[in-house]
Amino acid sequence: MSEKKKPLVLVDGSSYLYRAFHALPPLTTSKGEPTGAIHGVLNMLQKLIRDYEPAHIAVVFDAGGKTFRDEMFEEYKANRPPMPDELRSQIDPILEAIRAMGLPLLQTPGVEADDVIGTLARRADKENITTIISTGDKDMAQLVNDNISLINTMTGKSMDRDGVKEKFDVYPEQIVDFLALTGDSSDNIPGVPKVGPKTAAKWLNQYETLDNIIANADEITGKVGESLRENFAQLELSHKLATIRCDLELGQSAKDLSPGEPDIEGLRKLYLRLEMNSLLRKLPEPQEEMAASKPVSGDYQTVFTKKVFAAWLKKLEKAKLIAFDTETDSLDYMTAQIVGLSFAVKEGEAAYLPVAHDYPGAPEQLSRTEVLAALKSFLENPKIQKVGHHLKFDGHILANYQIQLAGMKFDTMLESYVLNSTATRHDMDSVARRYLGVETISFEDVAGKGAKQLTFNQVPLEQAAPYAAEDADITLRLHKELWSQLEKIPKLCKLYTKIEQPLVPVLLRMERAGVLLNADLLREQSAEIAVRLQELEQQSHEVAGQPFNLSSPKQLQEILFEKQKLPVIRKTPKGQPSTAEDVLQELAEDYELPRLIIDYRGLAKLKSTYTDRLPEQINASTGRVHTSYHQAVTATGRLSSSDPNLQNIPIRTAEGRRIRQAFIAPDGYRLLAADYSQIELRIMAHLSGDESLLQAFADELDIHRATAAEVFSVAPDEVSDDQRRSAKAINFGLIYGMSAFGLARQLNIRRSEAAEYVELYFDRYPGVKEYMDNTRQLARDQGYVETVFGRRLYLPEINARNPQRRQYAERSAINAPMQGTAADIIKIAMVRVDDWIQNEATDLRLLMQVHDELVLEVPEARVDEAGRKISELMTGAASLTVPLRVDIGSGANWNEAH
DNA sequence: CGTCGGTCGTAC
DNA sequence: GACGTACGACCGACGT
Repeated sequence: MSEKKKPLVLVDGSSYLYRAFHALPPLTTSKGEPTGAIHGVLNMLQKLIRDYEPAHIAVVFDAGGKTFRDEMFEEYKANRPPMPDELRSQIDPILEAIRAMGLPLLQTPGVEADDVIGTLARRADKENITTIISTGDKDMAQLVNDNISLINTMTGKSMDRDGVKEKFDVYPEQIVDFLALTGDSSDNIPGVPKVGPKTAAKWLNQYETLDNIIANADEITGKVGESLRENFAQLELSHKLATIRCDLELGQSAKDLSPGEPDIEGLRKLYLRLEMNSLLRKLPEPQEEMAASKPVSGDYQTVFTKKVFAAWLKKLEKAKLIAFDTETDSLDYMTAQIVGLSFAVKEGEAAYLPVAHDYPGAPEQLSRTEVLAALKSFLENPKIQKVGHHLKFDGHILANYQIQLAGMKFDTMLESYVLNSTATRHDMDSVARRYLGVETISFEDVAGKGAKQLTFNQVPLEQAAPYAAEDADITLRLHKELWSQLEKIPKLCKLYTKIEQPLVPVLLRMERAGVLLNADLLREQSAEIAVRLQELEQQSHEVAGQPFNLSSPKQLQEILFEKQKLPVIRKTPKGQPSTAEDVLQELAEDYELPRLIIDYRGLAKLKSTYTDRLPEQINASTGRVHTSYHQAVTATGRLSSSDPNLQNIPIRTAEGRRIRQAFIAPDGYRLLAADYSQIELRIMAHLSGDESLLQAFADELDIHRATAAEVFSVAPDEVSDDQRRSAKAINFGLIYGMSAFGLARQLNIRRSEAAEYVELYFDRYPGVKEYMDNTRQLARDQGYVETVFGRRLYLPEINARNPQRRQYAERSAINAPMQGTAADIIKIAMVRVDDWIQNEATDLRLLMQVHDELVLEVPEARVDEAGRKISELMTGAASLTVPLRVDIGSGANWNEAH
């Protein structure tokens, strides 16, 4: 929309005030302050601004007090009951919010909001500015013309000239006459008794104007005719009262009514006070970097002597809850060494215990061995409750010194994550800034960055000690704040206590266990791939007629689309011709080079990411690879894995599966893979309650086949491979909140055809359709969606004006409950399986989690027994309205286990 | 020489 | 542009 076309929007605030008050349920704050009308008016305003993006806007309210109409007619609005107190009390907050939103607010004494709006609209009309009047009041129809239209924001209906005719059966310029005839009981405008809208319209269509009707009143027969002739006197007054004045002497014109900058902090305070959480969430987050924050202050001690250490040890043993943190010389949890430990037992009071700072002039410190020996029983005591930030890391570090950290009761990183998984970062500095408004000392502040970054043992104690002690202190303070917030949301509290926190030691054990790799096999594969890559490169250069870098999308674009003039199938978001796989696939039908590039890319990826890299990541002392599982990264509740990422090891192609052959079990063991079958679709069935879908799972049908049979109306055993493939794409698409376009692209069919499939699907599974619609609406209303276990995903952009952002949020709203519930379930399963292993099967080990799959190392002799038990533990992790199913496989390597 | 955005590709 | 969630390799522009 060009700037010129952006309209002037005039809002009849008084009209909405009443309508919102009467239409909405009597909402109140927890203290009982009524807020229904406030909600209504503010939501309506936001919608209006979103929909019309007005260049100019004014919100107009009656000023209160007598108006010229009262002077004219004593009885004006005399029928109207006085304003209820519950409404009156809501006016000031509304006005305050409108001002804080930066919207021009007009209240002119002596006239009504209608007259102000009429005057402004007519002035804009003269300048040929399009005006939209937002009102629920039908009187305003008299203002409509080619430039002026009405919108009822509560019902969403808009009305132009034709709309007025349709609704009243008269044109806008006849509306005043119409109102004069019919009267208005709410304003107590008399009108002509016995004349209603039908009669008024009939006469106006016959005689055009009221004057003409009066002039020809003799022609009108019957009782109504009599009534008309008796009320000529009334009519003049009624006409005047119904006329909106458009000639006020106002200071403003359209051009003066530009929205200003909103006062975000003012709005935040207001919304907070009124407990308007959905509006609160729509406010932009305060810029973390800009947050006016203060440095931390506290009483921190550095411990150098046995005597002081002994005193602290006593303090620790007495305390109810201890915050602690370890400082190390590396982030590689398997090899990192302890440099120091810090503790806090009450806010503002913390100690740093350096044990291995090593730089010229470093003071003498207590011995690491002695300190750890003294702390061992305390750290291993499960009854002594500890809080930390990312305790899994500290657990690893202590495990490097044969200390099994216990009593990991609270983790502020996970508390922050459970409270709001969409906050991008959950590192301590960010969380402290967000929840405490304090600026902590960052690692870079003390250790520097880039090439000259020191390891922590090289950091002088003058800087290291305050940094380290502050970490423990802040952890304690953060926990207090985060926990009080969690306690307000019982479901999240339970999610934290029953799922996330118990998972920490499970992940710790999995990471420490690591996975055995056949490095020789991977190196052989690398060498083999290298040869084939060279061949492909040479062939490509020949076909292209010149050498170029096959790994450079930029050079590829030049060669393919400029030199070779191949057709551009699709463009990247930045407008460049795309060289993505499916594009090349299409080009490969007619040309040779794209095929070579596809093959090259596939092999190059396998080599660089997997066959080259994995052997390098084997830990020298254990001979295994130890991934990191991240518990506070994804928006939906899934885990992620890195260094190396074991959750994206290839499986789809034969070439890729060879890499899985390198994931092996040690002698006497087998790898056992247990994966949930169709877990997300089962969850969709559960959440939607769709009967056909529930039945299909209850009958243990092949779900894609069953879907195909429904959608294509054929018997299940007559479903073709192609139909099953389509159904599978639809099923996956549904989970991802797909559009017909996406499905069309996936299946390489016309969009119209894809749309037909989707429509057919929703016909057959109406419960699913209903669930999707309800979920989107719920997200809009409450600003978040949740999983079966109450995990929340906030979607601040669900009401965004930008359609791309909004649609993205809508797709997340669809996807998150399914993906997130699946994540919850497998986490519960992991805790159950680990519990069983710790208590009854200590010769088994959980090694990997790949979203719907667990991989374990199991003694050869116990594979079958273990498979049955694990299946039972996994299927019993949740009870949904559909059964969960687990497929078990085992073998000498991961590929065989599938 | 390091950082960072863009693009691509792997998994579920 | 258009199907959700991740991690990571590579290129190439940009800043030191």
